Amino acid sequence: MTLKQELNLKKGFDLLEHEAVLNVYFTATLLKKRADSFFKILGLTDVQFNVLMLLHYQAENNEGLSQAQLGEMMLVNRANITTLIDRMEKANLVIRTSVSNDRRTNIIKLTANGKKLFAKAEPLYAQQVKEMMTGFNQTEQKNIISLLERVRINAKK
Amino acid sequence: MTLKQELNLKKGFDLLEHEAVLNVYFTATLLKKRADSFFKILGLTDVQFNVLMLLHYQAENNEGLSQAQLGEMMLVNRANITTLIDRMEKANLVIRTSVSNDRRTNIIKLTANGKKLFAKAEPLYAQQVKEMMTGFNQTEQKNIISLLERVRINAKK
DNA sequence: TGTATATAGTTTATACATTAACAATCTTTT
DNA sequence: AAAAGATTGTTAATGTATAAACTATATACA
Repeated sequence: MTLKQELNLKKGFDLLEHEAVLNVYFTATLLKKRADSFFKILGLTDVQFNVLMLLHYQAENNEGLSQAQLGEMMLVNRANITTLIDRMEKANLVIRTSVSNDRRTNIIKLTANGKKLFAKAEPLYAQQVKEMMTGFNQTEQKNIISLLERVRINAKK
Repeated sequence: MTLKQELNLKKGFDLLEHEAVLNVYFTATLLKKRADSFFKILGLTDVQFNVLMLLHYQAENNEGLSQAQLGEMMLVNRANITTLIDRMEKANLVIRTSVSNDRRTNIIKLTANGKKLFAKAEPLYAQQVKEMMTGFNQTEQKNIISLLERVRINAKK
C-alpha cells in the first residue's frame, strides 16, 4: 500500500524524491505510534525506555551517563534532558548523582526499580523490534541501513 | 558513518533488526531537524508547511479540507489539529469556514497571505527535498520506498 | 594570576503530539 | 418520531522537542 493510499490523498507526489523523503518521515511516525502504545502497557514512554537502555548498555561498570552524554546519544538538546530526567526521577526510574571532579555535571544512574523495569521490558522490546522487520533477510536489512546512512549524510550537509 | 558513530555510542547493536529500526527513526529525526531550521527562515514550521501544501494540492477547486481530513492526511489526531489551526489562523495563514449541510464540520481554507507564503516556500522546499536525495538514482529511490512500505505493513499489524 | 572562553545544567516561552472527557450534530435503527 | 450510535471539533492534562537567556563551574592563555 502506497503512502498516497495510506494518507488518503487525492493526488500523488510530483517528485519521486518527495515521495522517498515522506516515506522515511511517515514510517518513523508509525514506528513511534506503535512504540508508544507498546510502552504504555509497561508504564513507560519510548523515550524513557531509550534512557533506561542507554544507561544499561552504554555506561561502563554501571557508572552512569551525564545528561550531556544522554542528549548526544538521543540527538536531543540539553533542555529536553533536564525535564525528561525530572520526570524519570519522580517515577523512581533513575537518580541524579554528583561527581567530585566536575561540579557542573550530573551523572544519571538507574535505580533498583529502573533496573527491574528494564529487565522486564527488554525482551518484550526485542520481540517488537523483530516483528517490525519480519520478512526482511539480512541483505535487505543491511540495504535499508546503508540507504538511510546516505540520506543522513545529505541531511547533515 | 554508522549510527553508532553518529550517536557516540560505546557499544553497537546486538540485533541487526534493532539497528535497522533505529536507522529509520534517527534518519527521520535528522530530516525533521533540517526541515525545522529551513522553515524557520520562512516563519513557518514543517508541520504548518505541510498544512499549506495539503490545502494547495489536495483540496479540489480550492474548496478547502476539514480538520478531520487534515488529521487523516497528516497521521495526527483531531485534538492536535485544533491547536495547530488555532495558531495558523492567528498567523493569518488559513481560515475556518462553515458548511451549511454539516454544522459540526470546519472547512479550512488558505488565506491570500497563506497562498502567497506557500508560493514563495514551495520551490525552496522542492530544492531541499532534492538535496536530501542527492546521489540516489530512480531505482534506489523506489527501493527505499518499497522497503519502507514493508516496514509500515509490519508496524500496522 | 586573572581574564576570556567553553561547557553543563536549568528555566521560560513556544510548538507539536497523545488520551480522555465533553458538547454539538448527524445518522441509523427500531 | 424517538432512542441509540457515530462523527466533528474543543478542552485539559501530560510528554517530548526546540531556542534563548541564565547560573555555575572548568579550562585555556596571556
